[in-house]
Amino acid sequence: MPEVTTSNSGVGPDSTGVSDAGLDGVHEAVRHICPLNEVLDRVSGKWAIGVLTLTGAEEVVRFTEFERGIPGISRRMLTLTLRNLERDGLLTRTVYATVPPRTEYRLTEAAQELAQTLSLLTDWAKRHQAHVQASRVAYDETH
Amino acid sequence: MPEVTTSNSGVGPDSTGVSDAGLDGVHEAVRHICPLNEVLDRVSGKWAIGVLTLTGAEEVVRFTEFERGIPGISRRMLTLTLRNLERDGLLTRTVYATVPPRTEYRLTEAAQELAQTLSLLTDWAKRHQAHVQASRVAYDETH
DNA sequence: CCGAATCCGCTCAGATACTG
DNA sequence: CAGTATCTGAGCGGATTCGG
Repeated sequence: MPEVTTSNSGVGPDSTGVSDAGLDGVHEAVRHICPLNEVLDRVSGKWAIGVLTLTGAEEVVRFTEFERGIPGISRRMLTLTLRNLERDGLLTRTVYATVPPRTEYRLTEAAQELAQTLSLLTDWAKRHQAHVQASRVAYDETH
Repeated sequence: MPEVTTSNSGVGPDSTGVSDAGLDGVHEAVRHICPLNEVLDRVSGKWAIGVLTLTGAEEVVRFTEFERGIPGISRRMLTLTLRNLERDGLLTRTVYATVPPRTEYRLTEAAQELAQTLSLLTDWAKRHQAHVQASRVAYDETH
């Protein structure tokens, strides 16, 4: 299991004594981002969201269906993504020892909730897509 | 501007003729993930969420406050993250030509909405943290 | 105080080839 | 059909140094 090691967040508790006191509000706020990073660590990586979204829409998905449904993904990346999601308890993998073999993936309950939350992010993206686009153009012109 | 180029999503329209027909449902579902990837592309990168969360809690934040508030971040990465967020129209940067200099960052309206949505993800993470943790341990033991 | 510039290691992710 | 294995380039991100 050499790759896609889900990176060790970094914003973890490896703090550097922020005990100057007086910024308790700040410290309190930062503590909230730790679990968030855990989420994004496992949702990041260019393909995980595609897998989650696709599975959320199809209920049960086979390996080949992912390959066709997610344009541009390689066999390797699909496998890696699938394994990580399975490892994190977001996807269940069922192998049928038939000929030819058949493997089915489906979301766990936890992942179904996640998928719904992710859809809210999609909504945000759709609403502000133009704004972001315009901001970039403007920024790139002036810098 | 050589780094943190916000990566070109990859799940873009560079499709490979998925015109087999019959899987319109799938194709329809995948089209929804494109904007989502745009969001995550700019929110990913290990530090962006920390910046957004911190700024959301503090209203207005100075450069040095970020450094102290986000344990482990380097000057370089902070600057890069800040610039990207500014470029995407999520952060405003106000420089006061005083001595010593003073720079203030605050969220745009769009970013404030995003921050709220991200907090929902945090909630999810908190609720399922234990489950994910347990799943990993179990997975690592059997593989 | 707020950065910019350079050097460099590490991981991610693509291409390719092989297996049960 | 559903993977695994190996090689490789590209870019992220850390440490350090210099400037306004």
